[in-house]
Amino acid sequence: MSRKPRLRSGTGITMHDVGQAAGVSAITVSRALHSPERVSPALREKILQVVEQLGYVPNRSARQLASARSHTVLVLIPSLSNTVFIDALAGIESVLQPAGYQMLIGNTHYSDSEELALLRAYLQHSPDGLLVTGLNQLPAFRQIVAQQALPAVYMMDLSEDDRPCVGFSQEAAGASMTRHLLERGKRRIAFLGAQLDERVIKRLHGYRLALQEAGCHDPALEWLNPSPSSMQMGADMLDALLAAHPDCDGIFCCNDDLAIGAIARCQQRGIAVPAQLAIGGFNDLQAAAWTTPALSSIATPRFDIGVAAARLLLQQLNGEAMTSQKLDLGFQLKIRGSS
Amino acid sequence: MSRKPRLRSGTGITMHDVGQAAGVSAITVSRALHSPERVSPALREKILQVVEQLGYVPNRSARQLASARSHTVLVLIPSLSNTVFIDALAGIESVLQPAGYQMLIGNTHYSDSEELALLRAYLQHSPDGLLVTGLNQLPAFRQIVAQQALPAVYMMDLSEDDRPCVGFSQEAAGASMTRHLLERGKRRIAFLGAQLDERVIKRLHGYRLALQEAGCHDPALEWLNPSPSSMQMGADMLDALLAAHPDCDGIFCCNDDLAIGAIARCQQRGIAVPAQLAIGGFNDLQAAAWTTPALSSIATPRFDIGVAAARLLLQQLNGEAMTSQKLDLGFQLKIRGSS
DNA sequence: GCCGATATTGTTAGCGCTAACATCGCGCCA
DNA sequence: TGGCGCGATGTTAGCGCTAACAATATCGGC
Repeated sequence: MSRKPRLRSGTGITMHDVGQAAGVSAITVSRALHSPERVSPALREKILQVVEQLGYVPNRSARQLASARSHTVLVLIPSLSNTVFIDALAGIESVLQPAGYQMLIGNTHYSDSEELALLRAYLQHSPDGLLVTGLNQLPAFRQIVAQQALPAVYMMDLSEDDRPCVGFSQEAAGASMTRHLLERGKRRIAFLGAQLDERVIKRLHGYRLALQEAGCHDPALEWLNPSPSSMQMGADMLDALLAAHPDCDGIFCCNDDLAIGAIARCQQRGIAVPAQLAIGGFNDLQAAAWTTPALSSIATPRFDIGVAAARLLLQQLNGEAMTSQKLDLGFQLKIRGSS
Repeated sequence: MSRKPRLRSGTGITMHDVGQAAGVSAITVSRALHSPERVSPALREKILQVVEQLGYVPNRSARQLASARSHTVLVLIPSLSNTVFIDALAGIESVLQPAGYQMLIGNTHYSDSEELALLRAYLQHSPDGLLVTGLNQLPAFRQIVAQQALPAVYMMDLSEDDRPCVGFSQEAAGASMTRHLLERGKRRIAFLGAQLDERVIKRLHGYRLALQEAGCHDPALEWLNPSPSSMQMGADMLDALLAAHPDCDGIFCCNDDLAIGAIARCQQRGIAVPAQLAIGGFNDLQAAAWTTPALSSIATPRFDIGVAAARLLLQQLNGEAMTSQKLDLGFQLKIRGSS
């Protein structure tokens, strides 16, 4: 029985080694580490000491393989470069970390198919649960989630079916900003949209709704660009919009990036904000408060959404009844100088 | 031999099942999936078809346990909310993903001890390699890395020892911006620093060096605050600085966040930038180009650093000779309206 | 002092996969 | 035609851990 020892990472010290050094069996070490109440206090103490002394590092793969629970949660977000999702991530981390769960972060790059591919790939880690951004996953995605009975919580929006979710009404938020601009006396209000993910589209719906109510909806004022948004794009869209519709007196930008670019361009062109042109953004990023004039925006509870979604997931994982299937965390209209 | 079947996540379909369905042994399935050249084309095709058909998902834990390689890389960054590190992350992802490696992301919150704790925790996943931000890890951290012979690449700075690293000279970059302000005729140049991690301190050293060369270094103009930086802090620090030193004619902010807050406050207070007060930032975030006036900054190759660091690590993992132990990717002074 | 309940520790087997070695069959060359 | 080499596939064993069951030790009550 003389096999070549394999090269392997890790200390090479196993639970068995710890047991021997402490004069007990491996399973007792396992219990001392994971269910301390099942080992006598003196022995537990001794085992922990040996663990420390030998620098023992448990092997998660082996544990996972033997026990079925992975203590791992897969988090899928559309982008790493959008602060919105990073904030949510921070909220999630603040709940999962203390609970002993580790996050696997998947960046879908706003792509349905990549989202599906990531799910497939990360399934190899057999995550115990799933936190997903948005509600519009591909059928194959939903099928896998259903088939594997993967506990999942959906973030950033409110579902109309029975999927557990935490978010706010993107549509209502879009309508809210639009109504605010209407209240400021603006009638020719444009919509600048980029990226055009499901959330942007819902904000657009809210915008339309509010303008239709007020009887001044004009489809020609909807400017949509599926490319990723940027401040440069905001500036460019502003130029194009004003060239085509000089009578435009208000703009609702689907996010703050666009709005910051637009407001800077106004500054450069000497366009009076808000007198001549009122501008509203979305998300209330840090920078929104520091433009000239400061940008009105919709503050969204990203961090809290992350926290609540993670909590909801943990409840499912622990087999507890969920306190609530759907959590509407609302939003807040921040009125500043730009409107 | 009638044991209760265990509850477990995953499809429950194993490599063995796939093998049976395809009329081969499990190991052949394994080879068809991971080293296709060792299986005849026809058979491989058939196996892949069965895999697809059964919806087989390989179990990574089992693979890891049996094979020693985890195909996982641990990435440690100080913060998720700082775009700088997110950009690096994107670069890393763009290399690791296609190479079949998965990233484990650890957020150290700028804390040495948390960094060490994360290393310990993620060691349970037996990562094949390590990508770390900065060079100043705790001794215990270095000891673990050495002891486990963990391949590691350090990012964002240049080491003076033999650790492989990819970055640029923070000190030279700090000096570069300072010299630029000197060239603009400024003599009373302040330094605004927040967070005070190792990189900020090195920029500060560069600033001092440049001012000492020019014979106009005044320690009273160094304003340091260990709290996390923000635009608000930049504005506040500007107020405090000018209250104490009205003769100050230039400011080097250790990052763009501070600079954006400072420049906005100047705008509010009617301070002429750059005539009365020149302002320089660091990192060249997107927003830097959209302040009024636009912010001069040091553009740093974050994405490329991530790419290069990941490549270097892969070379180590594959046992290849590293093309280079130390990679200086430089930086670029972006001169805009604020100076 | 004996019985059973309870607390504590051990034994056995197996999670799903792959390294290492074994085997088989086929083609090629002398 | 025989033997050799090589490519393709199979067999065996075990990675490190834990669920389930087994075996003790301990203790109180009668």
